[in-house]
Amino acid sequence: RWPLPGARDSQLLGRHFAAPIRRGKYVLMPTDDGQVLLIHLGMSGSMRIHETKPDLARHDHIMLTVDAPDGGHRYIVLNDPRRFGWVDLFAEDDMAKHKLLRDMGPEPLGNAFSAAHIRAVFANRKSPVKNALLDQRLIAGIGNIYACEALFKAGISPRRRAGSITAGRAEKLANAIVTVLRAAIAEGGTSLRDHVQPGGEIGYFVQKLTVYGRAGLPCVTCGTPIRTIVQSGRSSFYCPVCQR
DNA sequence: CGGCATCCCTGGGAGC
DNA sequence: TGCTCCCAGGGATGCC
Repeated sequence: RWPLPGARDSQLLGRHFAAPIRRGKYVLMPTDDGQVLLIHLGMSGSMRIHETKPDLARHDHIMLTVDAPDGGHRYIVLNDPRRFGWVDLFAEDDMAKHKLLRDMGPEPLGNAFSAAHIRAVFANRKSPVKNALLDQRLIAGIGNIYACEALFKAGISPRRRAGSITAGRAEKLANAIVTVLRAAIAEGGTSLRDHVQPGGEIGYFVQKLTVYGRAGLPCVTCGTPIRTIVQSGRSSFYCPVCQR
């Protein structure tokens, strides 16, 4: 998405990667010499790991050739048709102050996430709760699909002001977020188009979506047609009866 | 600071 | 079949 002024492939040549970690929607790959390779897949990006050297295809931007423990090689390819994703390479010591990471909220599947956290960061906020869920500074890692699905599960209208979320609603919302994310991960993600797992498998959570992409179709709970509205430029899908 | 519109980019599907 | 238009999983940026 933007150039890497300081980064050269030679900075990674011969290095070993430690176990990669995920933070929000970022993949972080630390090296044995104190660097971190950061990757964000944007809307259309994917990373695939090939057993044999692949021919580079359209929109393949980066290929990492790595030695594998079995003595062979693996080829990690970053593909991103829309180029909304980005890559950075920086010193591990700078991670805490990294512009893209420093302000990120807690992991919804981590210990710091709770109904109390939701109440604290939503308090006095006038924006719709849907917008607040997409704000990575409040909670990390929730995207448009899972925001819609979690709000449906919690019975909360996406239009409700974030600041009006009571303790009871916060409890339902926290549980819904965790449940939806765990279920989606278990299904390998939501493959609307571009998403694939590293082995190339698609994700099947698309078959379990209750509101996202279902405008006009009956609510799975009450049969009322699912409604769609635009909030800060993103589509929200919800049941006007079940979600208040 | 909060909130909103705009922009980045390609490609698939709908409609004609 | 081919054209145009609209829309899409994200988020930085700039404006009020």
